[in-house]
Amino acid sequence: MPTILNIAAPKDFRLARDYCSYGYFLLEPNHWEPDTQTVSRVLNLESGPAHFEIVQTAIRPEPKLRARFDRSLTRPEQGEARRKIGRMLSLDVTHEQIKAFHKVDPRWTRAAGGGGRGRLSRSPTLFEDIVKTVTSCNVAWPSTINMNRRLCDVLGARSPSGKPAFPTPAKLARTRAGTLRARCRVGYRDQRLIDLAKMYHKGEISEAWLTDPKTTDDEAFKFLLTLPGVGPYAAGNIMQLLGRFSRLALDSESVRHGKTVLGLTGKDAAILKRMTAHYEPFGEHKFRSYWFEIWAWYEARQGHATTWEKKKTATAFTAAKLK
DNA sequence: GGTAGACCTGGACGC
DNA sequence: GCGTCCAGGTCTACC
Repeated sequence: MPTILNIAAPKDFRLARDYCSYGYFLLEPNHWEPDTQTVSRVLNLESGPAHFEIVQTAIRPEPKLRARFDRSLTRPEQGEARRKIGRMLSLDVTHEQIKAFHKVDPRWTRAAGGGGRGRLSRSPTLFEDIVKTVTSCNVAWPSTINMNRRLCDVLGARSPSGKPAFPTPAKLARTRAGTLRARCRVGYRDQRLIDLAKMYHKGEISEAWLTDPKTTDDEAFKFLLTLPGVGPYAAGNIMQLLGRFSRLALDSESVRHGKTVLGLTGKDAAILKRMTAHYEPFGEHKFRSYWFEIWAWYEARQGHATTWEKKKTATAFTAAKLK
């Protein structure tokens, strides 16, 4: 009998607002159904992949979520699924932590969905977040969508209902570079992705160490810069996906934001330097402040993120359309 | 330490 | 429809 998990969430959690909060929610194998407000995807679990759909069943007195799987999960798998869904939805981020952010930046206290903005969605595993970040570097958004779709289609194991998972580190580690390039269209990233997968598979990338409060932000950032395919932008982005928001992830989109929203002028390098100074007052929350400004700008042009359809964003979020 | 050029893909543009 | 140009972040070689 298919497993159903009931999952408690922090009291300010709203599935639609908090899941549709970062671009990766539009990348395979993630899926958001605007009409039914349902999150779905395949999880890699101990005995193999399982597809699930998750909805919010209650807001008060306490938010509740219900996840329905396409197969029966063992008891250990149920724990694993809870952990991975918790990571995806940032359920470990408490109401108190969100309030601390709003104290520094009150603009997001009353965002759509009630309770205010603060959580950013991410992947069930750090490995998937790193790969998604590397596939977002040096390409336009449609290419990132395609690379992730092909990685799942070509290398992802299938759930009982036939849907593909994200490739596991083990699978990606033993894939040939030529296959990645020809069938997944990852270009020159082929060997870098394989090297990342090997490192992760061997335990050389430790999420426990990277998220340990005893590890400083500087130490974590410095380590991330040593990873293949990871430079200053990618490292900054992976930092926020680890729950460390004290760094910005500056790229060409940041320059666009600096010009169009903050009204900065001058050469790109100068704009980025001024942006770094601009967000400094937000301290350990600066990525959140920066990101929600960008997200609000997207929503002002494209409608609320909860209404976005995956296919349409491939054409709506090209550089030309965002000018 | 700073910088130029290569890397690869796909959208935009001109014909 | 086809060919060409260009944007995008990281890496390496070089000064």
